[in-house]
Amino acid sequence: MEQREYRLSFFDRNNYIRRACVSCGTPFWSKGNNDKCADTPCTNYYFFDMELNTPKLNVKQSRELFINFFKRKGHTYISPRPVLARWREDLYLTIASIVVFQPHVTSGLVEPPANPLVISQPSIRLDDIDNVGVTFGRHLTTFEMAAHHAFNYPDKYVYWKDETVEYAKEFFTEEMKIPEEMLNFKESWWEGGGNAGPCFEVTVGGLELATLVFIQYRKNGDNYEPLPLKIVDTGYGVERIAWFSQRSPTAFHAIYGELVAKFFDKIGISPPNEEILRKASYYAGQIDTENPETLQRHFRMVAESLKLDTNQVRQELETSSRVFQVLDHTKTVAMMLGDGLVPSNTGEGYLGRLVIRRVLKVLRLLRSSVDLLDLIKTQIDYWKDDFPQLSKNRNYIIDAVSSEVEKFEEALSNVNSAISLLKREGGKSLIKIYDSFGIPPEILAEEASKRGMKVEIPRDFYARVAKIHGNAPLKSFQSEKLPREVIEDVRNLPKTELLYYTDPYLRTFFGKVIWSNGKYVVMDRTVFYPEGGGQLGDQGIIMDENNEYKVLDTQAVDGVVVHILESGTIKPGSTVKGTIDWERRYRLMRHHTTTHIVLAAAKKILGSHVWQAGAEKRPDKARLDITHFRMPTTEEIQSIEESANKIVLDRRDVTPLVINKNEAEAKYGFDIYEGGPQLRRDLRLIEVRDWDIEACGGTHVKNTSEIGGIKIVNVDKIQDGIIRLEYVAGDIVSKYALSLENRLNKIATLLNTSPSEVEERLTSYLKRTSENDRVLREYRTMFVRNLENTLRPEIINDKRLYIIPELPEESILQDIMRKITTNPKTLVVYFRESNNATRVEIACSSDLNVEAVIAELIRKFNGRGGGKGTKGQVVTNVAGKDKAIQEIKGILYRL
RNA sequence: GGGCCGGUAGCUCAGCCUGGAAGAGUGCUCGGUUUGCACCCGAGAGGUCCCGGGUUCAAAUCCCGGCCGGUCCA
Repeated sequence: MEQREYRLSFFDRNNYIRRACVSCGTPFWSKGNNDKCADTPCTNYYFFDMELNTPKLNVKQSRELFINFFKRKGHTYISPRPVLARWREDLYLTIASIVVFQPHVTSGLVEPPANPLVISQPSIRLDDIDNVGVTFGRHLTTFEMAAHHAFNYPDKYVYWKDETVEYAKEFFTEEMKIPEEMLNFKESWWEGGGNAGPCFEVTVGGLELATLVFIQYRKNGDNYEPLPLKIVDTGYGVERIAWFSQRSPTAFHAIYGELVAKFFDKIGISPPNEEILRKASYYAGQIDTENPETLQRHFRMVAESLKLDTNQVRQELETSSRVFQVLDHTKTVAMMLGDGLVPSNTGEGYLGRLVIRRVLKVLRLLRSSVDLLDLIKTQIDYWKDDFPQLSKNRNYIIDAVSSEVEKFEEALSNVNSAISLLKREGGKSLIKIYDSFGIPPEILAEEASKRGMKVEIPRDFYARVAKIHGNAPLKSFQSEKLPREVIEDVRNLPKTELLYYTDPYLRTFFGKVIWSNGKYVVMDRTVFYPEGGGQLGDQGIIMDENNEYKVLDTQAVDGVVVHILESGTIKPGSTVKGTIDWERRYRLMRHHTTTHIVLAAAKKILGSHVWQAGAEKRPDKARLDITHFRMPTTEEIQSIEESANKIVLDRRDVTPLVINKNEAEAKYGFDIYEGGPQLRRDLRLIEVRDWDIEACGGTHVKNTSEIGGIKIVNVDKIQDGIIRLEYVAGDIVSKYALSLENRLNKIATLLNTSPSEVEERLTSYLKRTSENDRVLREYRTMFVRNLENTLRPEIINDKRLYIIPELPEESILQDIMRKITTNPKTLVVYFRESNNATRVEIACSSDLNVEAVIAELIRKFNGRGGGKGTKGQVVTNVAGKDKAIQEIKGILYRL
């Protein structure tokens, strides 16, 4: 990119010089005499050797130092968001502070909650999960990104590159007491989410402490178009600041403090030699995790510099890095679950399961008997002041983890069959075993070696697995129900006046047709509610001067409501009267409000991790899919139903309110997005007084009492981690009861009794049936024995031929044939004749072979058939039973 | 969302590749052995081979569709 992007007056004013790193060639700005960019792998972590007056800071102090500094510089502090990016259509996890403002603020649609602002956003990135621990702190799955952001609009300038770099200089020199000569501003380029811009990486002593990004382009193919909104997007690594300030042996010591020793103790590993660790960290920048060679070289470098045995060093470092991995992953798990992630086999839930399984794997490889729950609890206690959601959801976190531990152990119970597969198919089946059983290759290799097998794990194993799966799509989008050309046409029409918001009880209206295309009609105003938020579109009728048209469905495109007629068309310009099917709509309204009530009830009974994963409101029934890690018990379902009905009986007001997005989030939190992310400046919220509030565009009753009553009619686990509740409300409850009553009556009639005596009658029927079964069994046995004793063979040339008479049921045929053919030199046949085809079943004793007989019959009678060993059959439409018997006798004679 | 694996006796599973009479272990019932228990020995009961369709003389087995469970991928 162009050099002028990076040539700041700040650098000129302060005598910074631009150099190219002698190692990697990257240009960087500094006041000192560095000839390298001071970043790994060009240098080691020489900050360990630096003489500094930096106060020792833990994570909390680092965060506060940063926030307070920027508050003093006129920035407003913003509370962090959950680590689950529920406001994003395209992301599961919050991977950076800028994610908080995408896409609503970055696109210019909504103003930022403050400008400029400062935040410390807990983030989770799983891309480098394999490297965690191995690099002694360079890679973490969970970290805090401290950031200050400024949003520069064409008509409102806040600050830009010079100020941003100056803030960095001031923070590092004055707050962290780092000599200015040590600072290096490395020129770089950032791209993400369709945006791009130049950036500076601030490196000190080998460690990158911050990245200062200036988002100024929209990336369009290979073109970079300037953005009207220019954003200062910084990211300071809170954990790195803490590490830098403490110069502790590894980043984990700085982050987790006393937990490091505790974890080594609980896991049952003796703590490593600090000197070795410190050296390991010092050289860790040289580890290229893509290249295992560098890892071995790293062990050698550490060993040589301390004059120790390489194998001993390797052993110690490998074990330690696994413990660090456990430290990191257990925090990540707590953070994810604390914000409501429900582990499952798809979507965001899988990301949680992935991390949990990684820890369990590592603990197993460490041969530790520690309880994962114990480690998680320790993390919760350690972080509870920084992240109150951890203690608030402590019980859920523990329940969900223990359920995951069970599932993993269940998966591991398949090792035996996995190993037999391994024996059959060899090492190449490792991927298949991981893919289909979930048994990690490391564990399988260990189990195999216990049984004396040696298994080689390819070093790029997980990369290969990822490769064969390709890229999975992110969150999915809904498909449209209108033809494409209608959508295109209608998109630019003026937005329809939505009368159902003015008054949801309005049933008729007069409007003017402004557009139509066959059965698709748009008016200037309407009371017809278009499908949205899981609520079906309205039906009804539209009348012009001469005709009446039935409306089958209503859809919307960008605020333009499209009515879909059964047939006919209405000319633009006509004035029409529209009437909705009120009974249907009122049922939809009751079911919609019910859905909000049931969701809140489920959250209260099952836990705040419960999140809406989908919903559909139809006139006859409604359903709600919620995230939960196990099938709710009957008692839990009853409690949900009971508390939902209490809200109905309590006559609570249901009120819509339109409110600015930032204000809504600040006031009500992110639970308002249960129904999905909302990309608009002002949100419409529906509040059920003192019970539930969420963003919703649906039509609702004014008071819960209108619902009348709620009955949950079905509960289903539709996939791992997702429970579907189906329920009915209002008059449908009575219809539901009626249909149950009808079914009961029908059953009673079938049982020839009254509904009140169905149970007794059924019990006696079942008893009688099992008695009949027993008797029938005995008669069968008697029949078979009897037949066996009375049936006489025809002796043909020292062989015996039995012809079984027609049987009342063929299930005993096998039994009879089996018994008779236990005698030597025996052939048994059974005939079945049907529409001019004769079918003969043939069995023989093991000293004969049935195949020759069958072959001859086929040849003689142009039949079809076959058999093997002592059993077979032939079908022919040439000969009947008698001719066939003659032929068989002949064959036996010749045999 | 997609890929892969699985569904057979109450339970754990074999059989499926290569179509030809539904199997083992365990549990259950009865009997024997034993002072009794465990063990051991013998006998017996127990099956919608997940469902539907197709191919075939013949399907647990092959093909197609579906349901359910598991698992992996971002």
